[in-house]
Amino acid sequence: MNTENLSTEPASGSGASDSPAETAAGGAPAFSPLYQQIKALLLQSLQQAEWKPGEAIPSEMELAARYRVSQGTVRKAIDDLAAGNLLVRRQGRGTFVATHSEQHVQYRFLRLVPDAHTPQGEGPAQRKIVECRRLRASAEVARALHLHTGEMVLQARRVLRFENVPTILEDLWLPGTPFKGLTAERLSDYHGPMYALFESEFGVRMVRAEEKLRAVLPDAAQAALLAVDTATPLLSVERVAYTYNDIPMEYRRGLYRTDAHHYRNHLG
Amino acid sequence: MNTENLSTEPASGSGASDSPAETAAGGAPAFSPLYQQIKALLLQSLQQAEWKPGEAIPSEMELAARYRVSQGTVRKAIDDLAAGNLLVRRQGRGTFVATHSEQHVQYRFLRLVPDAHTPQGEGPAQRKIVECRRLRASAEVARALHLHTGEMVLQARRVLRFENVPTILEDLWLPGTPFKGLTAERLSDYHGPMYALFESEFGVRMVRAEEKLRAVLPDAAQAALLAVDTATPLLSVERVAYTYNDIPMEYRRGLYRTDAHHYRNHLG
DNA sequence: CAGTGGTCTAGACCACTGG
DNA sequence: CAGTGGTCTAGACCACTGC
Repeated sequence: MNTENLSTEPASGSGASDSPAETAAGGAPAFSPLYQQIKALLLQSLQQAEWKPGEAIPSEMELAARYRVSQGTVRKAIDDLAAGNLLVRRQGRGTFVATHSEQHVQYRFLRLVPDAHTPQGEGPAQRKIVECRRLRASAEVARALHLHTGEMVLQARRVLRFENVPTILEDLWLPGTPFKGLTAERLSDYHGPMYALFESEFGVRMVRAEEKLRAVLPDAAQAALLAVDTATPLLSVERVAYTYNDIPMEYRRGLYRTDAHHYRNHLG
Repeated sequence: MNTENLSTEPASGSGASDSPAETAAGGAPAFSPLYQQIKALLLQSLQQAEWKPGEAIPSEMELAARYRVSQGTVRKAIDDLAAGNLLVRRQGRGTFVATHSEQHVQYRFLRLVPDAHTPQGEGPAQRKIVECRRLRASAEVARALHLHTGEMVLQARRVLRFENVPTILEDLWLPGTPFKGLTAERLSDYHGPMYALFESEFGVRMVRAEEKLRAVLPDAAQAALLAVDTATPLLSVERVAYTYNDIPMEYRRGLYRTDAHHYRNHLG
């Protein structure tokens, strides 16, 4: 095959020679398979919103032609992205950009489930924004979001009720710049997952998240919002959510009541 | 190619016709790709300990010859199993049966990590078996282990200390039959992950697990063993661990102190 | 029926490991 | 250097979807 031009730009006079993809330093050769390069190009297109969440990307044959590689190579690149939940393959229909809306699983990142799995699961959550304002990032928030202390962030607090029982209290912080224009009303009025709103209104797609769990006791205000006393142990869930390229876009601190729900996790 | 004999048994007079792999009922055709069948055969060999944990399985070419398929098909089957952490591929060396011993990550299923990631992580845990006896399964334990109430199970309780601080209190139940001969001494004397002991001594390899997390308060006995008071919130981790073919082989209830550690989880 | 992803093959070549 | 897994290709055919 050819190790030539794979960038979106016209070929930069190849002909020269040398093995593919050297690191800048005189270090190891750092061999990079073709399909990884294709994967990076696809990632770039996703990031630049060439294809938007929910839309179909070009067929494997088209992509193979565009990048001048075989279908199998494109296929492997797409397999990788599909494994990471960035793309969704649907036989006979095409390959689609994953989205937080229109997914029959409402909350993709929420692991809290009712203890006794009621027949049809559980009714939808009732959400209520308790607070929403712009302020300057504390050191802790700045660290989580890779900002500088004092940069503008948007903070919101909300309560989620299941079967009319307040179950989750969440404080969340968003970087001010990408979420310019987000208001309490917009958050309150939107029906559907919050991440779907971020996707459609701000072009910010959450791809993965890291959570840190602890058992804690609530302070008086938190206890009141969850209708428990301050001696009730709660599950503290600290989350940083990332977009493409590991850029943090949300810091969230949740308090979960676990008297009728539990956090489900799978170890593989 | 041929859709003939792939079982370990001689071919059952083929010749007839019809599309491959019908469900017993007159339902859907239930098409099963070749690589899935190969995967099932490999799984069977793993289950029957034809290749033991840590050992290499035959090369892709050998397996392709054995099953009369192309290398690519074997490859895809192995890819699947490697994705599920049942096999480990090592370029240039071979493909190995995954194991809980000799893995530089000591506890593969333990998600508790120190808050401030100390430079070299953390020293090894000190383990102490507090209790170990055989008894009849309660309804709860029986349900978790797919046994009948009253069947013999082995119960153990242990405390794990990190940097000499008691941090984890675990109660665990094992089905009596597969773990015949397991004693408190054996558990106490063994150095290394408990699942490695199960593997080498009883041929029971834990493949995956489901956990349910809650925030709880300890009773007096639990609090004493963890050196906290009964008002200290603790993370309750209920785990069922499975061998091949989704057979439950361990039920475990852990209480984690989260004052200096947290449970780390990744959402993808 | 055309178009998409999914499977399977055969063969070439590359990168890595160990003796 | 031989053997292993890893990449890449080209082509055939299959299963599924929608029109």
